[in-house]
Parts: sequence; C-alpha cells; structure tokens
Amino acid sequence: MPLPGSSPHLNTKECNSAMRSVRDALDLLGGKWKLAIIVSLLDGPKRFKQLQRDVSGITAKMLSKELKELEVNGLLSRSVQADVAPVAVTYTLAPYGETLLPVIDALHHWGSQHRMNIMHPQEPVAAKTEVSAPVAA
Amino acid sequence: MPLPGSSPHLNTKECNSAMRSVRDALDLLGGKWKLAIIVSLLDGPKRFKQLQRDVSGITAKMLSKELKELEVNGLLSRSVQADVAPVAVTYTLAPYGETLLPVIDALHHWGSQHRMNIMHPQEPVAAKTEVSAPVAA
DNA sequence: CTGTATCCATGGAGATACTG
DNA sequence: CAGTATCTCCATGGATACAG
Repeated sequence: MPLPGSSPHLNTKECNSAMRSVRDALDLLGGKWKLAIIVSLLDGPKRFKQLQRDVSGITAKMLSKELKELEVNGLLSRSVQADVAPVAVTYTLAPYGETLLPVIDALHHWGSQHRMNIMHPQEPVAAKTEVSAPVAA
Repeated sequence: MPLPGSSPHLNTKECNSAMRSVRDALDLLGGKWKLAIIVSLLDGPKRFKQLQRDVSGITAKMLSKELKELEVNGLLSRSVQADVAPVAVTYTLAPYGETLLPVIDALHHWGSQHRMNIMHPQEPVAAKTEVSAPVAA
C-alpha cells in the first residue's frame, strides 16, 4: 500500500507536482551532511565540536553552513550560553525535525536492503540488456 | 538490529552503521535527476526522447549518464529494438526499482507537508535563536 | 570553543557538435 | 532516434588562517 489516500502510483500529470515535493525534500536533505547531522541530533542536543566529531569528516565550515540551513528551515534550534567562559552553543533537533523520522527510516530501510543486495547478490541484480548493447562501453 | 518496525530512534553507536545505509540510498537517489527519472518510469516504460521530455530540463548527456547508473544498480532495464528503422530503446522500471516506492512516498509526503509549511506558515517555523546571535549575518 | 574569511582544486553539469 | 565527445563555466567543498 503506497500511501493512505494516495494513488497506487503517479500518472504523468501528477508527476510534475509530485516531483516538486520530492525535490523540496531532496534539496533539503540531499546534501552530503544534512541527514548525518540530523541523525546525530536524534541522539539528543549536541554542541558544535561534538557534532563535528560525530559527523565524521565534516569541516567546521561545512558544519556551520549546514547547521545554518537546517536552522533556517526550522529543523533544529540553536541556543547560546553566553555566560560561560568560552561560549557554549547547543543545537537541538526541533519537533519539526523529528517529522523526518519516517523519511529517514525509509531511506535507512531501503539502503540497508540495497547494501545487502550488493554484497550478497542472490540473483544477479545488475544490468541486463535484452539485446546486445555495449552498456558501459 | 535496529529497524524491523523502526526503533524509537538511533543511538550514537548505531548512527554510523545506520548512516552508511542512508548514504547508500542517498548516493543512489540524491542527484538532481534520478528520482525524477524513476518517478517518470512509474508511469510505464518510456523511450529516451520521451524521458527527456518528461524530465524537464535534463540534457541528453545527463539523461544518458543517469540511466546508465540506474541500470547498473538494477533499478531499471534497457531494451533495444534493432529491427525498426531508427532504433528504438525502451527503459523499464525493474521490480527492484519499485521497491523504492516507500522511499518516494516518504519523500513526497514530507516534501508536500514542508511546502505547505513554507507557503502557509501557521506558526513561525523559521529560525528562532534563544539568545541574540546574528544567525544569517 | 564557535565560528568566519580566503584561497584553491575538483568535478558536476550545460552547450554544442558529432556519430551510428 | 539514441546517444557520445569536448569544451567550458561555476558551485561545492577542502585546507588553512584568522576572529569573537
């Protein structure tokens, strides 16, 4: 069952409007880091440095940029503790950010299945062109 | 194993392995065109030119490249009709490609909600920093 | 600690022309 | 029709140094 209240699948006319939504989601989450940050924050509020450790490989510049975008979109909130010595900034997943859980689950579920298919291919999953066709040159 | 019916959420130790799956999915679907192509093929088999019309804005080069990647990953199949005059190539969504429906639905569902939140903000969704902090300079 | 500014390499992707 | 080959532009993002 595809979606409660949605069609079995989309016809061409619905495609364009449907794609707009999908693109919205993908533009927001599709980067290299956004989901990793959100997933890390599912664990609880974190500080900048802590996030940088968790999201392995990300640079301060990227982290800062991504956090800004996520905040502007209401997915997380930023709070500053100015009274402590070297300033403490905490990032917290907003309730709105938690609405992403179904999306994350879907990606995670499919992704882990796909990973298994690739590593333990029961039946050849890969390309199978019906005539000849030098697919990958 | 964290996800049969989806856990409440992921802890830090599970994050890395979970992220690998999520990244797998995102790497495969995250581009600008992949999902659009797949969604278009949900409608039924299509030919190259037809796809290029459907997926508005895509160039032949990109379409060709994306189709190749999708085929290699077993999400669609390519069939050549060499006997007809100017050669007909048809792309068909593979059964494996249809396993993406839940993912697409999740993205579509969240994306359309998000689009509504942005256009008709009931309550200010956007950034709200607790202290001062010139967030977006 | 929490970022920002700058420089720079890489590659993603458009335009165009060409081939089978 | 169904692509491929080049050339080129520009955004992404890493490294590094600096700032509040």
